[in-house]
Amino acid sequence: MVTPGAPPTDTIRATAPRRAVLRLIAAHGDGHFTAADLVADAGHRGVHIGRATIFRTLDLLLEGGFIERIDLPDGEHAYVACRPSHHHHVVCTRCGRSTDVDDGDLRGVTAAVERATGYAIEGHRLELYGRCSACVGAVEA
Amino acid sequence: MVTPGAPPTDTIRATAPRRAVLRLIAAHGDGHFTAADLVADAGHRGVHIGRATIFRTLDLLLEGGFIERIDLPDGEHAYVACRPSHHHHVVCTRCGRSTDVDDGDLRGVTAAVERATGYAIEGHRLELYGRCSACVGAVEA
DNA sequence: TCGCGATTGATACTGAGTATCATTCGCGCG
DNA sequence: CGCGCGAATGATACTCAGTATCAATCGCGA
Repeated sequence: MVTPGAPPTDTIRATAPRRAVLRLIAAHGDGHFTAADLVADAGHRGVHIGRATIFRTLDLLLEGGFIERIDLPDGEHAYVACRPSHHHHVVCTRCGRSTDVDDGDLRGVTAAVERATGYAIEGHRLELYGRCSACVGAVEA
Repeated sequence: MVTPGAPPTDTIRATAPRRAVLRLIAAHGDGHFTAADLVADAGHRGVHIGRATIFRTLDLLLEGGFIERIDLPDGEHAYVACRPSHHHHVVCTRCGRSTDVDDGDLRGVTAAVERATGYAIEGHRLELYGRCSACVGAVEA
């Protein structure tokens, strides 16, 4: 899952392409986006960035915790910009906006599961889907 | 995400290839498997089934709730046989075994999130990763 | 300013999943 | 029990995400 091109990276440079990717990501605000979205965005804006570079930058940001990969209900892989600490996402099924939320009571849930199954839970992934406050009353197109 | 070949399906037939796929899935026991795994299994067993048929059968079972798609930590898509009701999975990071668990206190977590974010939660996806009772003490190879 | 090593992007490739379509098969009906 | 029709199959081709390669380029510290 690691895009090559920067094996035993020692220093990380601030390059123009990387800044461009950051800008593209910022343009998505709270919404989620896929690698393909960024490639398309770059095209539409006339910004010339190689596909590989976009993937590499994404990996870099992922590693640094500046973005996180989320799995949409249909199995698609998307990303959202977020703070670099453990948390989860609520993503709006209508507008795509996503908001960070923290573990909350999840600890209790995993504890119950450990007790019930005998597994030693080491990690988890929680994705919540729903309508954000702005889309709650909206009727589908 | 819907594999074609059976558009406005009226009746579902019990065919030999489908039974073969079921058998392949059963062979995985509690473990998870990918579509590619099944294709490979079929090959190894000398069972001749078309790739497309495997994907189609998988979709069918998915639709019927007999298997469920799970997302491994690395983003891979896998499937596990399971009962057709709402629940989640704990998957062992060592042996791949997976066990069904129910929502438990998750309801409380989502309620808290709704209160905190203003989202109307409609669905969720929860994947738990850890060591199953048999693998808890094991040292990695 | 110089040089080294990180970074880039063009290109090619892999592997998952989907589309197409002529052929075959399951199965309910007469 | 044999027919016929529509479901199902599988070979093939294709799309699309993500990865590998590598020569050329650029950032940045000395």
